[in-house]
Amino acid sequence: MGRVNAHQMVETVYGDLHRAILERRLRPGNKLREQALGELFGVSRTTIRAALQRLESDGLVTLEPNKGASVSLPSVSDVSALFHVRRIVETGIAAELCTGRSADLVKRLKKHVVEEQAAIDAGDFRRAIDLLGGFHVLLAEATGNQILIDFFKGIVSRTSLVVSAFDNSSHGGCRCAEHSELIGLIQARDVAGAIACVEKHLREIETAITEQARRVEAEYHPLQHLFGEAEPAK
Amino acid sequence: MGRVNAHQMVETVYGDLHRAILERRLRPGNKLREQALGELFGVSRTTIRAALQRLESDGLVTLEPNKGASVSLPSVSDVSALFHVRRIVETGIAAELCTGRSADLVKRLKKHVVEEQAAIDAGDFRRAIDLLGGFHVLLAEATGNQILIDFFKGIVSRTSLVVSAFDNSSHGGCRCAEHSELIGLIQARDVAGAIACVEKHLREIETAITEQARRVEAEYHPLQHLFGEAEPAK
DNA sequence: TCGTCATATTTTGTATACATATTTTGGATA
DNA sequence: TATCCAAAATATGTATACAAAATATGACGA
Repeated sequence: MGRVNAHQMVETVYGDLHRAILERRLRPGNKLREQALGELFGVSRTTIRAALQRLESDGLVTLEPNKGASVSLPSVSDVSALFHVRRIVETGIAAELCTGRSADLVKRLKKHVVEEQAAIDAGDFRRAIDLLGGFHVLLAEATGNQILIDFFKGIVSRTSLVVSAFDNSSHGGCRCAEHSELIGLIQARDVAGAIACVEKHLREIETAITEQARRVEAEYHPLQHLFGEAEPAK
Repeated sequence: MGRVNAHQMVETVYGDLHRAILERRLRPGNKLREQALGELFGVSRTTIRAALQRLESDGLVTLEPNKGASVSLPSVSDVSALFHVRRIVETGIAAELCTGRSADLVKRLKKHVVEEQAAIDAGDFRRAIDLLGGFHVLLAEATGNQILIDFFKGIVSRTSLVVSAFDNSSHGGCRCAEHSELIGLIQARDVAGAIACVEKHLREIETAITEQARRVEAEYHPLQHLFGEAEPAK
């Protein structure tokens, strides 16, 4: 156990790097050098490159020709683009969930919110961040559409990256109470209300992140430049 | 000129294969062997593998461990998943386009429809298929959101692949008149009407494809199996 | 004839090698 | 001291080499 089948090393490297980026051990802008990563994971550059290419298609890593890979450094305009997409897609999801039979869906969502609140109350912010983001993923998963789920997970990951870039401590502005509100509207099959709730919720999160980002772009970026890059990983 | 920078061979291979799949020169199920493709393009397997990985992330190619790559072979359930996503996303896009200032957008869309009709009248079906699909991409592009555009182009490509798998001759069921209808609704800023129009339009296309697919799954699949695969490409 | 199994061939998975591009470094010059 | 340039060091781009898995081939026996 623990030893993965040697034929999935790319998966291992990809998964570890993905986690490292979302857990903010690898920060936006960090260079990802192939040889260093290869030595770290005990594999060749070939394997590392395959993993980096997958991360690029996720939007988490940027590959510049002849310059190599680095953790994507989102701009403020990326934030607005991400939330623009999220509004379009998540309102669509919410509308659909209102019309479908929401038998145990509502139950699952409520249980999730309870966990969110518990994590917040316990001061476990890492877990709270995961759960608050996870609520949105749960909505996408409720559609049962794998294409949508994959896309949406990618978008949520990129949102995490943005938070990682601009917001050093907060929970990303996602508020637990509004999740409860949405559940009520889904339960009441109030399509227009659910759409409005999602719109409002996402705009609030975007505003929180954007305000933080403005501050950071004004103050922090030059510092980041001065400090240069940190260690690759782990 | 003509000679690409040697540092973009992956791009060339990727683009050529992408085109070959969408133009149905490579059919769903065709195996894509690395060495054969390498000799064809005059590059090493390394380059081919990178291109195949990108195509996999697009959903156009399926990679099975230790078995290699093949053009994705969509199932009937893939069709419903694709159109499910398209309904969610395209209704969201249509709603947004109704609220925004549609100054020259409407003009561009109308021009596009004129071209569609011209291609149909001229009996140029290849061009007609491209334009009919292109209309939907044009809608996504009108949002100006690159994330959404990329995702949507991917979805449209996969829709083409589905048509390629199940429908040998038709234009995929996309009807030009309904495009005009939608433009009118956008112009009138009729959000509810535009959403309904998009829903109806997509459901009609889906039905057309699904019916064809059912026939093909019953009759044609066994044949496809018997014949096995064709030549890799070009 | 059909099924089975060992062997040969093909194909993929990964490491390594070498060519090319970029970045760094150190010194020469103004 | 500051700037620029050449050479060294480093990193990526791509080809090749070799190991491991999958597939095809064919002989053998029931």
